[in-house]
Amino acid sequence: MKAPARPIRRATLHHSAVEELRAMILDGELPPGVRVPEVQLCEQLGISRTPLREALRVLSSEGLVELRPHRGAIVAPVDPGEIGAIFEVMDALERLAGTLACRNGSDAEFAKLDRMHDQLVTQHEAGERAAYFLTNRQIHAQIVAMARNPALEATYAGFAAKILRARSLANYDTGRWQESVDEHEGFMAAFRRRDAEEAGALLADHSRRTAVAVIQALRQPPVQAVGQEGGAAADPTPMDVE
Amino acid sequence: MKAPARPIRRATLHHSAVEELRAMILDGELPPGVRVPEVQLCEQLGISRTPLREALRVLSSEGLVELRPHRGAIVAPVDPGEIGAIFEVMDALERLAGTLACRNGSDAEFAKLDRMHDQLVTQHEAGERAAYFLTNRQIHAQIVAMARNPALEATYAGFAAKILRARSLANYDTGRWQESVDEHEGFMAAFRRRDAEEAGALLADHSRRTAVAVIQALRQPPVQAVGQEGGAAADPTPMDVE
DNA sequence: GATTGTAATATTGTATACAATTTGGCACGC
DNA sequence: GCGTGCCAAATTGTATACAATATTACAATC
Repeated sequence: MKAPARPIRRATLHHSAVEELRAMILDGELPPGVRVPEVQLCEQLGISRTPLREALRVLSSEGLVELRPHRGAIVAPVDPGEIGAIFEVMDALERLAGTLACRNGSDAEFAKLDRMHDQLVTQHEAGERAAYFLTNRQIHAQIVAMARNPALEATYAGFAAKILRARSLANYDTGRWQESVDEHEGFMAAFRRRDAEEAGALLADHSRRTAVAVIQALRQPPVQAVGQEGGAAADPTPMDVE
Repeated sequence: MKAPARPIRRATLHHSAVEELRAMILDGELPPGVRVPEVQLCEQLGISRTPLREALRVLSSEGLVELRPHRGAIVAPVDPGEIGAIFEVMDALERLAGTLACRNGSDAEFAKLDRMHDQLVTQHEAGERAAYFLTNRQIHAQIVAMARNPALEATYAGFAAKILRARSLANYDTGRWQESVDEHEGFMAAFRRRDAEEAGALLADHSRRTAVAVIQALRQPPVQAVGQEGGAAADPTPMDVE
């Protein structure tokens, strides 16, 4: 008699706090570098300091916040050099995911992947960048899920979160959009052939090219929205594609 | 004026507790599946429940303990299937480490690696398994360090810890020892040629073969040391090599 | 005027007290 | 005899109170 896969798991406060804070950090609501006073967050989340502190410890071990003894916690800054390192690992994870997905994915999953890709292309043609971005993430998540490897899935999620945060800071070169779609076409073709090696290689290459674009965008710091309203940017949100 | 790289960082209790508990888990002092009553650990470590609980949350996010709401924490069990998944990722990390080490390692580091390898061979010939095992870990850590990638280093450490724990439970096939040394000779030759691709490939292969041996050893559960003291095992600690 | 030492304040680190939930046992009924 | 429901004990989850440390402002001195 094995334990049920999903024990009901009513949420505890610190668990909810982790998810809430993580979302706030990834959404940019808590930008990198800002101090995170405990009491202020406590009343904001409506909880006491104890569960909040437990949540901060978890986020620290995930690398999203930095704990400085007796000096308070800050949202972890995004270092371009570190992002480069993260992408180097991400490339390897993408390759592994692609290879394993070919080996372990079901036909139904491959069909679903195809549909998602069609949707991606449609959204690209329609210029719906926000929707495209979401679909793109879902596609990569689907590939990772098809790999049937929980360890990979968890590790991938951690890196994807950090990359997502870095992107949200960068003014992304929209010129890469078309290029990125082409790369998607490429590895999708490999997937349809169930060519594990090729799919992995193309996914890794896709990740590497994304890295170059993101890092380049990071070097040109985003227009400080505060204080200079000159250009009337066509798109208010710093958008990025992969 | 940038902040100093190493602000003194006097230890806090929960930080010390994390390291202490992690060591206890990895050393097998806290075997998988055992419950971890908070109060008992508190008096054992001489701290209060608050920092201990913060430490448990961190270890949970590392995957070394499982938190069951209102039911207490247990040391995470070692599931052979999960170990297989972990090794799949580990293979990719080893490959990446080997490739990057070739590209980024200094000549001094390569020389040091050579010396460590000589020591490894000597210890193998002398049959000093414990010393061999330690040197082996140091070699792999050195390779990862030469990759110059903090993200890889952190991720690698996490996986290595879980693998180490799995090994400590398994009766390892000593027949693999010679084979493992041969594989070390192989990737060392590639390192001496600075052949990044080959070194990475051989390291990944080495990891994969280790995985097979470890998983096979896990299937044959270890002799329960308690209750049967028959064989007077030549080596008290379940030894393993890679 | 600048700098250094000191003290006050604010924030974090830790301990303890209280509330909520689970679990085991026991009695009651079927 | 077996199952169900309830109660009690123990353990975890949370909140609050206290202690320790860092930061800031101010003042005294050079």
